[in-house]
Amino acid sequence: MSNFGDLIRIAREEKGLFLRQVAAELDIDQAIISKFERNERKPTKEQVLKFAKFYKLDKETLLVEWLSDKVAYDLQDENLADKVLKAAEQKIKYKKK
Amino acid sequence: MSNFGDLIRIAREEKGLFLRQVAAELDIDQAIISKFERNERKPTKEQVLKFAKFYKLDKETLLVEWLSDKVAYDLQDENLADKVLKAAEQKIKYKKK
DNA sequence: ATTACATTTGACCAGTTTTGTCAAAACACA
DNA sequence: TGTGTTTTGACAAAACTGGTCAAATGTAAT
Repeated sequence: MSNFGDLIRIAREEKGLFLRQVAAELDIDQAIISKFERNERKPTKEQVLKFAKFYKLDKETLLVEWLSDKVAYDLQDENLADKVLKAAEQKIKYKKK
Repeated sequence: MSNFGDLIRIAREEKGLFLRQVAAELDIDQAIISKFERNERKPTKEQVLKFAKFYKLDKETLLVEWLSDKVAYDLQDENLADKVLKAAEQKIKYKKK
């Protein structure tokens, strides 16, 4: 199962870059990027988009990864997760109409 | 489409109680309960359980309502909502293994 | 073992968001 | 108008986020 951190770590390694370099490019502290890559901290939406652009990753893919990490985290110790997701789906559909 | 606020407002009205009374019982400011009922503020999990107990509502039902409100709110302006929910579902399943 | 460099960790601060408290305003209705 | 209920908004306290930095740890070569 993939997650946001893995995606950006793999992208960085494929390009052979150091945290220091990415940090300089994106103007984000390297300690924070390290934490993002290990899923210890969640980036802001802005930051997600910065990563997508810099690593030339599909924006939507990265956003979905990021948001779903967050949702899964919120529901992690809820055995009601299935019901919650179904209910949320209905609510979102309803709002759209 | 139901939501947390409606459920507790209906429960209160069915029992013919005033906000003041519920506030005293649950030790929650009545202004806050008014906001919960109008979905203007989100309660904590503790508070959700207090309501379930006091109104004798099914705990699970109320928790699902509350959590799904939250998830739907988080995804409200994301047109990726469907994809996000599916991805989150996978992640939760995966974690359970 | 020491050096050189990369990554991770943790303490700290600042800014934001959330939560609770309260009183005044708005509402309902006899 | 008078009485009681609900809603609103301003405010403060508490909790949470996000960023900065330096020290600690890890890694590989010499």
